[in-house]
Amino acid sequence: MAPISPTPSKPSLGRRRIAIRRRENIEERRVTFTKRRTGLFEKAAEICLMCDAKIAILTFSEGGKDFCFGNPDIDYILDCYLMGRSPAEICLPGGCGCGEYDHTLGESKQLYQVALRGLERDKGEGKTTAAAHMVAGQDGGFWWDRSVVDDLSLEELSSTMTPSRR
Amino acid sequence: MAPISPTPSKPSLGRRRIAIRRRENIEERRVTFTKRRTGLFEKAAEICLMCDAKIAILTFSEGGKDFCFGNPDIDYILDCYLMGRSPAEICLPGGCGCGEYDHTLGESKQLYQVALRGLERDKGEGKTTAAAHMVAGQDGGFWWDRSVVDDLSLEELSSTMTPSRR
DNA sequence: TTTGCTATATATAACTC
DNA sequence: TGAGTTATATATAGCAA
Repeated sequence: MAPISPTPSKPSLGRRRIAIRRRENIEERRVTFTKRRTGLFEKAAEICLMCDAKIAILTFSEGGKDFCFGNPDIDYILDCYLMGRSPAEICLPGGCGCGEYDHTLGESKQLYQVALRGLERDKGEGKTTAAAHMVAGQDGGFWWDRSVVDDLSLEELSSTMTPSRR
Repeated sequence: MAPISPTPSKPSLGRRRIAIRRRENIEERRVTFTKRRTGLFEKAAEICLMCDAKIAILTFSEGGKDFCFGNPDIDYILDCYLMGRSPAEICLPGGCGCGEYDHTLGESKQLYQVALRGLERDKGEGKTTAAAHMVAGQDGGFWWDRSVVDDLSLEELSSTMTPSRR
């Protein structure tokens, strides 16, 4: 019913179909990343709410900046994954459910780094326990074998976006 | 143009608006979770492709089953997050970029569990290094302080869906 | 940078097989 | 059970401020 556009060179306003492939223009890449990442987090939040699900999302932009999402808590989800346990299994004695999760115990990132320190120390002392062997025995070289991890602050490293943002 | 439906009791076929809140019917919860999780992973894959981004998604269903997504590799992304490094920083000497990532070194889950074993062993020997203290000193009780982790198989624990599925 | 605006492409709720 | 179908709700590409 609308009159035919007199300027067909402009495909009309509004969303246009694009191919799902790498956007060569860096400016477009950045804008698309920002917009779609927002949409992704919002969708994840909806799934958590509607379906009693637990979701963590870690994204790294092209430039290496990280944007993360976690419900109920990103480190809680990571612990579940890293320990190979379901959320129902990970609860403090006497407590149960995600609401009871003690963050002071489960900061997976902190724990991870601390644990690595222990491994490195063992290596330095020439220990060869079965546990240490599994990793240290690969070839003797660790790309993470630096002493930087000590000084890292959790706050600096993670940005957790809660779905209540919506 | 279409004739008015003679049975207005049925709101018509097709998608209907629903409120974004917990779906009380368990069957609906499960179906919604499956469908929207699929959509979430597909969107993530598109973002990775279009924007040179790196994304990991960990989901746990209501029943505690995990469904995960990772591009280029879930453990690679987790390593980046857990170590507090950007993807550009994590590369083997001489190599660079996600294509060069050596999975035998970076299996974060395996490493995590191994490292935890080392911590527990230190605890048993009564060591009090600075590293061990940060975790063990909290209150003396570890909810993960069990000896189950040794026997876990990586294959059993993770299901990684690659975006090439599309 | 972020934010808002269309108009349209796409995701998906309820249904069927 | 999962894999389509349909019609509509929602996300978002390109533009502008």
